Amino acid sequence: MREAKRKRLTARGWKIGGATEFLGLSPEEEAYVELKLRLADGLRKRRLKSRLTQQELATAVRSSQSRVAKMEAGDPTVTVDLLVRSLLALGATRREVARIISSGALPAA
Amino acid sequence: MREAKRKRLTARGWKIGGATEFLGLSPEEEAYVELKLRLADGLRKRRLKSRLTQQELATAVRSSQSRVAKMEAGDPTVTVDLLVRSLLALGATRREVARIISSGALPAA
DNA sequence: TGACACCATGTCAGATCCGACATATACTGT
DNA sequence: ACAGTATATGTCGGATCTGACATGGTGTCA
Repeated sequence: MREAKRKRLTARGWKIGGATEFLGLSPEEEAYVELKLRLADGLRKRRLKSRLTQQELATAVRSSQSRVAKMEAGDPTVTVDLLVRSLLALGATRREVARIISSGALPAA
Repeated sequence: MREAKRKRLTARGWKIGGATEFLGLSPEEEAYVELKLRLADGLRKRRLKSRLTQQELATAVRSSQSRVAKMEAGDPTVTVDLLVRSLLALGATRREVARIISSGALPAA
């Protein structure tokens, strides 16, 4: 969208500790970043549970290792779309995706 | 991604009746289309509840009437990303988005 | 130390998506 | 029938995203 730098900072570094506080993010931007980070986290968890490397996951979803790394990092160049598609490709159901999104866990650190 | 035509057919016309059956969609493609249609439906419901026109919603989320129409139709040129951002811009919370995704309602018709 | 496996980060060409516009269709009320 | 309002559909230039590649970093094992 507009500001890439800020989102990069937001996504990385502050995922631990409660997400998005003091950078000037509007409420919906905050919610969007949070949602994305949860998907990112969910993807990594699912991959590790399946004992796959990023390279193997990449092959499975027809992407590349570097993009998988970016997905799991919540990189701003990765969309919710791609995260969702990857989770589904890994066998997650629609409802599992929903659970990942609403999970009350992540920000606690 | 790849096939635009098929998804257009899938998204429209067969949303009533249980979603994606006889077109050759892989399970994850099916799940993706379903998820998208639920978000589309959720967006429309939320707009109508607020008694907004597509034009008004478009202005609110800094888009255009035509794109809002496409969003609500689950058009293949609309990403999950955009649907999610629009819902959040309308004031939906992350959890509401999750509920919309997992809602057991839509396909029954 | 070197070799190896895994993950992170930067870059880029090509693919995809977005907002905007034009236009079409549907439904009112007059 | 006409005007007005709301929604649907097609198209397009420019913006954004994606996969691929190169490269750097870290841990492990001999």
